[in-house]
Amino acid sequence: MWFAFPDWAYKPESSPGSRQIQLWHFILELLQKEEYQGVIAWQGDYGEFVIKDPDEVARLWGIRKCKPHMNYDKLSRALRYYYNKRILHKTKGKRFTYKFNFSKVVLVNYPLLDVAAAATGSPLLLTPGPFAGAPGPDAPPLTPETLQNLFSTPRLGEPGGRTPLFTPETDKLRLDSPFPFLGPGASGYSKPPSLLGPYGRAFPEYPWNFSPYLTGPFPKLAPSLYPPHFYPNPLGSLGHLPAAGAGGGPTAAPLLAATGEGLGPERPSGLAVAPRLALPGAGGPEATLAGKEDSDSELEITDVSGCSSDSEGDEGLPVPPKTKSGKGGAGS
DNA sequence: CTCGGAAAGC
DNA sequence: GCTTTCCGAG
Repeated sequence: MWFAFPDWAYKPESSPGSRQIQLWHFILELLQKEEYQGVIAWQGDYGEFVIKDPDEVARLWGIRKCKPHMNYDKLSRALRYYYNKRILHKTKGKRFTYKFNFSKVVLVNYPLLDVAAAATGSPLLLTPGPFAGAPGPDAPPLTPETLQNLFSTPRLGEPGGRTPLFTPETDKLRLDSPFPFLGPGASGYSKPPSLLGPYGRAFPEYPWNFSPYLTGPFPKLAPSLYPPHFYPNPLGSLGHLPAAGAGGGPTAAPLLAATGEGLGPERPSGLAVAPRLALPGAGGPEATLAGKEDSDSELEITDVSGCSSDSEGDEGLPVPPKTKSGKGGAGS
């Protein structure tokens, strides 16, 4: 059970070439596990997370990368490199707080969406394209609602007062993060077997357990994201999307539009996205989803065995889930 | 703390 | 290409 990103969002490899785990994947992993809530956790807006214990996160990262001298200073530098990549953002004013950009994450992780759509003839393609015609109010390419509807996430009740629907200071930012996760969501997402047939074959090389969400909403999402005619060869071109600053070329920006960020100067404005996101508390009771067999693949974050025997005097204690409760904020 | 340039490593 | 390391500036 994750609180935010659905399983598939934490994809295996992001770029061809570098197979090593990337920092943001790692962060996502940590965020995914409740054991680390004392160290890092979702907080605030969609995709926003706070590093409660920078030293610990750095240590864990260091373990993962076999970099005993890792520290928050260095880790944060790496994080800062994500700003330009649009993967991450800094939440200014809040210490140790950053925000993920879901659209980027999905795009980076699922370039094959396209293939699936194309291969199957995309029977579900409903939207001709945001550019072809005016996006009718009833057929938006991709709105927060759509996403939220597509990827429902069970379990949200966070006792400690959780995610406010909006923050006073950044209320305008609401639009920029259409995170499907956290959505109270359509409770009925079990998995339409009928859809499995045609698409099942599309992902033969995915060893990781595929979540049910994909089978259903998946094909639906694909066409709106990037219609086949936009990307004849999706695999190659999806690496860097228009988001990065495409000067030319028709950009498939439905997703981006939905995520209208305060960063991009280029925004198709063709789509007016309704800023309403159903949040915990706002959307409603949803359904705790009956599925409880969410045995996720285990991530041995504490696995240091792969590192070289050399330990530069830094022994470590891989055991992260420390029952620390006293550490509130690093006072400074 | 946070931001990025620069250089080096993988 | 993605960090890691070092570091001066705000």
